Amino acid sequence: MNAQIRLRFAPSPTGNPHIGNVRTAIFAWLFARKRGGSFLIRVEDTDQSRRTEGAVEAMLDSLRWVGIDWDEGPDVGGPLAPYTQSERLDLYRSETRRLIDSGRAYPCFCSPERLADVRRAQQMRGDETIGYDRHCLDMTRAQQDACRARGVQPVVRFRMPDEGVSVMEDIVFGHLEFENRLYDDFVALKSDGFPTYHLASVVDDHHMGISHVTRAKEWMPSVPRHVQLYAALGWDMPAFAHLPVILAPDRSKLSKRHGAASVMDYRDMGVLPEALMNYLSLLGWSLDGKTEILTPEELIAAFDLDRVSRSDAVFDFDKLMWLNGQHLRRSSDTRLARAIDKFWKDAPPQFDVTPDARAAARIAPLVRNRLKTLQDAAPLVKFFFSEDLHVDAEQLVQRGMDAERTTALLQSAHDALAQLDTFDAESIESLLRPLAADLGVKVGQLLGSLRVATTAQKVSPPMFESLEALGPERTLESIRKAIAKLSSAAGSPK
RNA sequence: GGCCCGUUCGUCUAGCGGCCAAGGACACCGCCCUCUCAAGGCGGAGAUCACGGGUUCGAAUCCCGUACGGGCUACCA
Repeated sequence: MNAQIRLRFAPSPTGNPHIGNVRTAIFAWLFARKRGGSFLIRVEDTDQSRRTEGAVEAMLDSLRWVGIDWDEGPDVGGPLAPYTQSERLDLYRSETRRLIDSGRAYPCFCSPERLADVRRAQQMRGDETIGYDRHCLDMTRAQQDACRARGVQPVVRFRMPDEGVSVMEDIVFGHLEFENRLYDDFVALKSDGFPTYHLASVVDDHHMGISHVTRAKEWMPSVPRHVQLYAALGWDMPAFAHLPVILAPDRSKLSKRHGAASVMDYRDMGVLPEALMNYLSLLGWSLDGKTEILTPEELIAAFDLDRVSRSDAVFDFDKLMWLNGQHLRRSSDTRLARAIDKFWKDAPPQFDVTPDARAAARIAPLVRNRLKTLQDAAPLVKFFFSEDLHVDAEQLVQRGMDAERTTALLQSAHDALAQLDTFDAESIESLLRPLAADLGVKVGQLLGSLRVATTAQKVSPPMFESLEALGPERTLESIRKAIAKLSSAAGSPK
């Protein structure tokens, strides 16, 4: 393992695991794995008011499902535990102390109201910069103590330089440069003793030995804050890669109202985890503009942060569906059977007979080319799990046929099929094709009637294979029932 | 308002000064294959590379400006 390479995914547990979050995690994970480094998860729960029950577990479940694993994290621990920021408050406090002692940070007792007033006044005046006015910067020790005595809990602000520029060479965006004077003294430690994102992420990334920071590009404007924080703390900066965002088709931020936005929605839809990972990896990254279908292993081998795109990408549901179909088709029979079995166990389809693993294995080869998602399997093979088919007599009669000829046709097929020694697709085919010719009907007419007779569906997997799956007994019985249905229908007025 | 980022077919993208009168993929259309539905194969339509100036023998590719879109400007991340 390459000890130098360490990446982290740092979700804040504020809601359901969003597709965009997971894409960010995938990029970090792919890069860490590609370079033989470590990947860890750190929970950024520094906003008490936004904590959501169960959000961490949901996040971890989503990551696990999509195929991501981690070497260190809140659930598995690790040498640098804890991996949850709310449990690392002492660390942030002591680093803040260092900042204050070196004159790079100071307590601020301003009330939210005063802050709002200052901002409002700046806006009215049309000031170039809007931000904190350093009201508390030069407070004496005595003044500070007086405030504390009044019960005012201060925040700690980081002192930004008045001049100079903060520079970063971003892996995906290249040279980034910001004027320090445009930035105000931001809050590093909140009055409740929790750090802000800026302080916490810098402190943790350093103490956790993070070599490459990957994060959404909306953090780019905060770069100078982080650059200055690293400098003030006397630390080297990790490499940074800001990532473009995933958008909804209307180019707004992706959310529930655009349909499935959480990873689990796709699982429930019957999307394969490797297909989701593949699709998400292609949003903002490409190998060569030609290769699109990649397994997780291939993604790891091919991925690199320097090929990440700079512009945002619109989520294309249709393409995900297509890609899922590709992965489904490339799965081995056993893999596909297991996926279908699992999917049906989690969400049992409306069948007479409860499908088991054997049955799933039986039908998997029949449906593989007909699936976009695992959901698509059930309607195609409903007949296989039915005890009583509801055959529509009218549908039995194919184009250019009538009830009488159809009856004869089915009877011939039945009798011929009954004579078969080996009831497999190949034998059935070499029996039925000549039979159609002998009977003077098209193969399509014969198979069409047989299809309705044995599946009660107008659309089904290929007949020969379907009959083999059904077996001789069920096949012959269905045909007999269909013939009976046909004669009774003929006897009754329409 | 200020700062920052982005802009190649409807969408995802290739392209990193000449190989591009722009390639691949999804979606769309047509044909072929075919027992239905698919899958697959072949082909088509679809981008004056946001716009305007430069630089250069030569620009989608470099520079400047404009427009449009987005982000940040919180004791949220």
